[in-house]
Amino acid sequence: MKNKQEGFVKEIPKKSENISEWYTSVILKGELADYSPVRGCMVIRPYGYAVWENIQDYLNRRFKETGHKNGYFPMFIPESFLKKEAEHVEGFAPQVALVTKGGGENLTEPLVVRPTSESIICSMYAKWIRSYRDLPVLINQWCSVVRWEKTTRLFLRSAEFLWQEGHTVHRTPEEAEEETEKMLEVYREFAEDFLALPVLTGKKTDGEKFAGADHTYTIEALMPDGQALQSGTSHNLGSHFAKAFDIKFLDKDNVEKYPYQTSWGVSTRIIGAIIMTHGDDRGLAFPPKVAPVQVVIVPIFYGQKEAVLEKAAEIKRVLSEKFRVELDDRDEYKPGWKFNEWEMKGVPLRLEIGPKDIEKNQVVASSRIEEGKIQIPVDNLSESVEKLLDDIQNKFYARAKTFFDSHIFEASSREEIKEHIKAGRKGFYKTAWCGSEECAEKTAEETSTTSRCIERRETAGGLCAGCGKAAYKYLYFGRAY
RNA sequence: CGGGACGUAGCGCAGCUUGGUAGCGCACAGCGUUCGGGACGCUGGGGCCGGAGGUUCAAAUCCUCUCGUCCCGACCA
Repeated sequence: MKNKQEGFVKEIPKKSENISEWYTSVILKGELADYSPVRGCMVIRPYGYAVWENIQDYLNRRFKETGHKNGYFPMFIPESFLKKEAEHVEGFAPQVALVTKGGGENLTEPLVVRPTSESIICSMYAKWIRSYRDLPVLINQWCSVVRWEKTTRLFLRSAEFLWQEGHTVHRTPEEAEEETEKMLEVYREFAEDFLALPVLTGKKTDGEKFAGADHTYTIEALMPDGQALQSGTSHNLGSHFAKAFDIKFLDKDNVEKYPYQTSWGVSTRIIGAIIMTHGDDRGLAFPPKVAPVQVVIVPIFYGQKEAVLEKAAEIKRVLSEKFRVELDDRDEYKPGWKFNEWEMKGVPLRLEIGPKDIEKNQVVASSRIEEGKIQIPVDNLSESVEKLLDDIQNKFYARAKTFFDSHIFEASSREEIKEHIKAGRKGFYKTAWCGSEECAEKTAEETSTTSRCIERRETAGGLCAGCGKAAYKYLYFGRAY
């Protein structure tokens, strides 16, 4: 038998040799997305959109479990709205697209295409909220937003991207903080359990927080080239927006007060993280839970086309009750070709069925993450497949976690960070930190990194890697996408 | 936004230096034989050479501009 390694889909660069080219190539060849005629915008093709739909299904379930409802707010925002919160406009103004004409006439006030929806949502909340009895407000929306990015990359950074943004309003700061942390935890579980992506969780330094937030929590994934990828954020907005948009409520004590808000979001960027983390030289590789196709059945005819197809169709029918299944009955390709094709497309589990298998009442199974094939009986196939997929999901996570853990480097000084970088040790640099914003910024600047997140756990009393004063938290640095 | 590279058939490329009938491989269509890790034979279709100007009897080829993509850096989810 031919060595498995030789049979790769042609024309995919090696991931290990040039991850950027590999990344673009697997997305295009895997038919996840394509470039659009508009600079910086991407077209998400059905196979890629299926990934997003799976993400939506999972997150919608989790959001609803935690009491949220979906709504929808317009994509056009009066320019003046963005300007109401000082930090907010400063953060987003350089990136906005502006509509100045409509119906052939100049608009009296230009409209911003939303880069994020805090401002328009707050303007509505101001209308809806009167009493503490109206709180909390827990609304999420699925939409696209536009940020005029200078350089773009498929999924990771595009001028328009899809996301969800939750916007909540609370009576007390404690409640808002609880919500912010709760949603961060939802995101962490989403990344780790659903997408098999290990992440750091923690708080952003003030320099890195959301424009207009009191503070921001983040999940930070690590890409195979050692670069960090901010993959989801949960912001505690305090009362900044409430004050800017005049959202007030009458509390139990008959005193008018400003409420406390949060917002949190995950975008299609995270699909980029899935691709980079799990893919390999053979192409895409999806963890079963998020895979557009979980099981592909490849029939092997050997002169018994009808009998084999009939059995394969029956197996598909049974498995389709629980799984996303594809039966590749195309005549024009040989099995070997199909194997490579579906591996390139990242399907986690393949079942082969031929005349010999029918005789033995079995199928041959092959996992995307391990070499070798196993035979499994057709009886109770659904249960066997479920176990296999669970096992594959765990192996995806374990593999990613091993990489992740081995790329967190401790550094007790700026020099040590530089030494790590110089020695080619790319990843997260874990430092003890005094808590000073200035100190963090200086470390970032000197080492050409950015601060990624502050671990919530306290240090055991070390010294700050920046200034040498007493440290109280751990701060991670890294290079980011 | 800087620095580099590249736009020729759906994809990957050659042709450009030295201007003169637009090519190769894969893919695609038809027929037949094949099918447990990318099968083969025969026949066939497909291009304003990214776009706009210019030079020339003549431009894929030379010149100018422009648009787009990729890679490497600075900013962002």
